[in-house]
Amino acid sequence: MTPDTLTADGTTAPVVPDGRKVKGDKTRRAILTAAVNVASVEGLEGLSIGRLASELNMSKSGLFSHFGSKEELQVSTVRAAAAIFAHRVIAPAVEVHEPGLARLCSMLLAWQDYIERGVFAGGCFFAAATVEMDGRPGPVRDAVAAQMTRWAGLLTEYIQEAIDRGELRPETDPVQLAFELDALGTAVNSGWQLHEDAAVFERGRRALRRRLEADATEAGLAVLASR
Amino acid sequence: MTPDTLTADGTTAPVVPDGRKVKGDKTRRAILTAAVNVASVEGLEGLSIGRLASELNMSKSGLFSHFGSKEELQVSTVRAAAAIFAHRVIAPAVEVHEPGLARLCSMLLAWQDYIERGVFAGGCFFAAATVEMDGRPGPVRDAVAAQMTRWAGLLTEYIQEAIDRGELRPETDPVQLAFELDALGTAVNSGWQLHEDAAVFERGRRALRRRLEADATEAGLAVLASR
DNA sequence: AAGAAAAACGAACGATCGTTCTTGTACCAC
DNA sequence: GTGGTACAAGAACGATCGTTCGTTTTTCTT
Repeated sequence: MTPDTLTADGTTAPVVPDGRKVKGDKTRRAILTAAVNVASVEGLEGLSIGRLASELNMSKSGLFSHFGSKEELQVSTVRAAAAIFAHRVIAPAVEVHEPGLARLCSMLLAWQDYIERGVFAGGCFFAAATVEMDGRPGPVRDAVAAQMTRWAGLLTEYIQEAIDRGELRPETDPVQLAFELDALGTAVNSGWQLHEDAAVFERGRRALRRRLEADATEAGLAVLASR
Repeated sequence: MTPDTLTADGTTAPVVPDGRKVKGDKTRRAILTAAVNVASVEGLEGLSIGRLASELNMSKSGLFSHFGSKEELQVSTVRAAAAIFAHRVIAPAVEVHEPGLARLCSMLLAWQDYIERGVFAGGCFFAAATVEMDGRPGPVRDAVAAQMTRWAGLLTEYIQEAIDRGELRPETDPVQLAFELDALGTAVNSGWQLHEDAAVFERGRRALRRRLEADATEAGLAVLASR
């Protein structure tokens, strides 16, 4: 889609057609990595250019010139966070497991792992960004909403694949199930951030498993049992 | 507990021992009502004293003197929101239904109703406040966390009552079920705020019902069927 | 090595933030 | 009526916000 490649830290690095790196991009990625972390704690609105600059030992104007406006910085931060999420949660499940219930289940557990391991300082970036931006119109909100739609679509797609493979019952409503699975994951993030009680992860895993079992066929139960 | 009485709009009005109203309290309540609405959209941190003052056609310093600090305004706002929530969601369920599954179910539906009817401009105040404040220490976070703990405790308590009455299966884990029910309600709020798709309410109701049915006894199923 | 292009800097802008202090105003007891 | 008391207004503070501008430093090309 875009001519971006995924780098090790999950941020994107634009490349020109012949493959040479665009110069100055290293700084930009360093900024966005820090921005995602700050925003996961302080929020996308609480992310201030001056604070971010001093944290990176650079000047406010130097940082600013990479984006041209705060709004552009925020949108870029959302995209960087999405790349990290894709790298840490989606990619492992896709690489290791074939389509179906195994892939779906693996991705959901990877999501919890990424919350538990504290990939972002303030917990799941999108859980925070969604609630923060959902009330105010503008490009930043649209960027967040687009990512959340993508995520819900991905869940729905994987569920549909599991149905097609006969691992979930054919009368399963994919959108409904995706809604509930997302709800549980988000609640795990909130519970962990608010109470720092690690028991929430076990609760989350139990809830996910029971919810999937409720719609699983015998073939699906076998897949779940093997995990 | 506190010498406060619940007023019509859900905010609290302090009374002195002989019952006379403390003067100037009307202004304070008007401020907090507006503050809760602004904070539900802009967040507790985005709530600015100057903006709030101009919205109420009063001076910044005049408003400020009611609280003495922004932090105190934020904590008071959290308490005011809790009172409104109690008035709109908890009280109706307690008044109409006796303890047990009926009360629990009624409260969960009242919660969805309060989200759907837009009691706060930015959706459920606590869903927003929780995610916003969960990362930063201080009295405001503590106030929010205390309310969320109260809410989780209330859900757990009502579930336990339903177990004791034989409406939910005795092996039901109240904390686990409370976690899942709260997850679904919160997801309804997010879905509504982000996509403005009213279908999320039907999804939420279906998910709540199916989750309760999964742990219900025959007596419990009868209660659920009658609703 | 020289010149062009890009990146970073430092200073300053108007605006708004939370907060303080002083002044004016309404009300209530005496 | 008069004095006291709580409430509200107004001006101003230092700090920080996003942003602009002109200059300097770095980097790449040739």
